[in-house]
Amino acid sequence: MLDKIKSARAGLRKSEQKVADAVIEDPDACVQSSIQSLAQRALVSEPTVIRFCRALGCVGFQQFKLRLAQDLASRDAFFYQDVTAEDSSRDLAGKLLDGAIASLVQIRNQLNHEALELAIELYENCDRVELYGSGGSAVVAQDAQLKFFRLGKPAIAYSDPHIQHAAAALLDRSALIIAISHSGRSRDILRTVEIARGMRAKVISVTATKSPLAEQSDVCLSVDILEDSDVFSPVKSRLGQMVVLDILAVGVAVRGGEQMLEQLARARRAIDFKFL
Amino acid sequence: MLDKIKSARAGLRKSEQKVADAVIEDPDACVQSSIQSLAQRALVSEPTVIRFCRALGCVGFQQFKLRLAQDLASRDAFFYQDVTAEDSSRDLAGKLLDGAIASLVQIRNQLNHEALELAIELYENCDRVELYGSGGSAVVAQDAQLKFFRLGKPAIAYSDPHIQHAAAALLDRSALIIAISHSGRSRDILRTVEIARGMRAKVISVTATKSPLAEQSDVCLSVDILEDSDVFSPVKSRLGQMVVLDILAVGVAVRGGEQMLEQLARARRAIDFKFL
DNA sequence: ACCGCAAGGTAGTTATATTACTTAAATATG
DNA sequence: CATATTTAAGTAATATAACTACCTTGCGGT
Repeated sequence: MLDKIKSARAGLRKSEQKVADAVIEDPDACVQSSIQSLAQRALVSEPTVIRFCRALGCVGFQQFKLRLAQDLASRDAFFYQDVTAEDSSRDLAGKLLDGAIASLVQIRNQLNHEALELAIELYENCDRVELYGSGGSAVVAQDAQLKFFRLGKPAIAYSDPHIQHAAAALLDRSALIIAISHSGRSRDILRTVEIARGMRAKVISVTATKSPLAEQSDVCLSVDILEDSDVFSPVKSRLGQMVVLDILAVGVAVRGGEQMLEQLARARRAIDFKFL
Repeated sequence: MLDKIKSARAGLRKSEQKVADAVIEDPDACVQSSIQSLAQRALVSEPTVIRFCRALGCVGFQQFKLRLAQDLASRDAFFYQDVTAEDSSRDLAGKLLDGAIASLVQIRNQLNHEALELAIELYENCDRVELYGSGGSAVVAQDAQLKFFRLGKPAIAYSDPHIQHAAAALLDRSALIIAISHSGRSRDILRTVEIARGMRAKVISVTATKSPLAEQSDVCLSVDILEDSDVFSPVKSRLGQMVVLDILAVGVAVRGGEQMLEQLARARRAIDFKFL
């Protein structure tokens, strides 16, 4: 809804734009106020507010307020809370799940679509894929390998840094590597990427924005999750990384058109019965 | 809010309970209707509706409606949609993320807290943990191993079914196994669990409710995610499994009290700089 | 300069929420 | 057991908010 207002703004009349600005400036206040106070704040008349609502496809001010309220609610429904020693297992489950959900919501709001497009193109122009991740990120790399190797090009994941170095030294310009790291500051992964780039391989990173790793890659799919408070390893960024890689893989598959999707679905069914 | 109404219902007066029932019966209709229509539907007078709102801590009907609307919005903000070949990469990312988020929300709403308590107890009473998962679930098992081996007892994950069989045959009553499977119907995992139970080991399963695997385990942490439409492997249930296992591990840690949490946090920081 | 049309405001109407008051019911008390 | 007292719930009145119809202003075209 808020996005809708922003994109519709240009097509509105002058006074209605004032209303739009007032709403955008403080949407929370807006849902609680009446037509009058909103009109005052926007320095327009009340009917103008109504016309503004109609322009956005609502029958009236009430409906507009309702929709906006729902929009705001879904924006920050799941907020992160620290786990404490006093928590019951019930509290704890709720907090951890809310935190995980919040992190995915954050990714949804921040995902760089241009980068995604570029990443898809890099895959399409490569001959083979290698996935590098260590520690917790090794799990993500392995998961992604399962997806990518079904897309028709060889895909392999390495978790040992030394093997990563060796593998990177054997790459060429037709290779694509996907480097996964939470912080984007691990020495090992940076060295690996350096070697790979030396061999003219393309690099997609799945890591934190503006980290050294992000800087050194052709495309960075950002996963910026604060994990100060995670008791263990950064589960949340791992979830985010997995989903982002899933999006990349599905994005590639969708470029292949309906028949590729169909083929993949069949492959999946075949595996399902046997393995899971 | 809806839960609040349900729990507050008993403490309300008779006619206010009628209102509560009307709201619970059709909350969606409620947010769109006026005081009048709601009063009619509940067969009470309009002031009674207001008194009901006040009893719930709202200043008036409007605020009540707003809060209810926001509650409903956050309930099903992220609904699942099929990916089609016509989707842009932007559409696709949104759909996949919404689906992933929706699946976590579902887990939050359905998580069995008694089972979680029992699972924590099983861990506390065991001497060592083995994690079994094949295919996609191998990734989850490996991820969970990283968490559990920091809790002070040996933890190991096996992904090869034959090795799982062999390992299970070497267990005893002090061992705990965590069996991970999307469907809970894989022959291999069922056979492994059968062997393990024969050796009197305890079994926690992370799988679909009422599946054969769930039936054969001491405790089942349910992860019921429909994945008919996932193009690839079941990412969503994998996310769910990972989060559920994280909850279990953190639950165990929290039982260890403040100092255990502190110790784990320190361990995490030490690893962070080196590995991620 | 005049006409026409669109934008935006004024004033009035209707609907809606809220208050004050009254009646009915239930419980306590002599 | 009848009467007082408190509480619950409805009626009627009022204030307020939302919406409609209409009117004025300003702009672009002939």
